[in-house]
Amino acid sequence: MSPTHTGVTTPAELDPCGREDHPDCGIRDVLDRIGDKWSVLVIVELAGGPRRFRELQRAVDGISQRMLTLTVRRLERDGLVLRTVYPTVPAQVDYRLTDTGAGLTHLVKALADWSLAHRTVIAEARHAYDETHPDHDIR
Amino acid sequence: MSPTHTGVTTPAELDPCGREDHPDCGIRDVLDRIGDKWSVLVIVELAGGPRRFRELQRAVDGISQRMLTLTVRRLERDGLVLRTVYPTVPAQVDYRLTDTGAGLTHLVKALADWSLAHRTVIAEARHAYDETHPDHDIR
DNA sequence: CAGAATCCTTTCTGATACTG
DNA sequence: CAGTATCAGAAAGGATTCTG
Repeated sequence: MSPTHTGVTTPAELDPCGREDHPDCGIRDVLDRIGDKWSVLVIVELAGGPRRFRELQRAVDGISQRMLTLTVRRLERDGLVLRTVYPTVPAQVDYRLTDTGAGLTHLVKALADWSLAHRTVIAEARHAYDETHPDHDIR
Repeated sequence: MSPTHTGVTTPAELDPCGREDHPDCGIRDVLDRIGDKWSVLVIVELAGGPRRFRELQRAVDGISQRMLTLTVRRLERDGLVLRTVYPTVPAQVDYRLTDTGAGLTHLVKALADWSLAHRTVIAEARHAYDETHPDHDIR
């Protein structure tokens, strides 16, 4: 067949958007939304129920106040999270997933499942690569 | 990506993900892998079959040579993509998904499906938000 | 063709200080 | 409590030049 052919089965002919000119397919939309450093972690936390700002910050380990604000604002803007302000003193705010946002948790779960299922094989691949390419620095 | 190295010396408060209601542990792994600007687009393109370097660059609109190199190297390192060098002159290289990488396309498809299914409702949410918060600049 | 190496600009993040 | 406003460092990405 070919010179250096290895045992890899031919990848399935699946086109995410069903189109031949394979545009963005809208995938970038989702990834721009959940692909950042914190969004998914916030969503996961909110999947456990409504949370207040400080609760979220304590739950999502390592997030700064600024990034939590930004993250939660974007999610709100996209209609994935509902922000409710109670006119108390001091102010009290809670965040919860909208139905749309809750639907996203299924995708997140799928990602987690895949990740866990392939964690070791990927780790091994990395290790093998790093051994084969000692000088090469990818990270 | 994230400087977070999972697995090594796990602090007690960080659950190394054995539980069902705390699925975020492995998610970052996947997102660090496909959450960047180009990886998914490359994967989608490779889902259509093996591609050479230039083919990929032409197919993935807007990607620079540098980023294509980096992207494809990382995918190779993670064992998602197989890189084959043919000893011709000039050099000829092709990339194809490994079985692991091909499995990822299912996730990508799920992402695309979800994205397309919620594209309008999210767009409307954004629009509504921008109208309600004219002064606010999120993105 | 398929990169590697540089340089430079943009974007992202975290730390800090301040407010209703 | 729940933010806003700045600012500086880090990281990502792009453009260009140069090989085997």
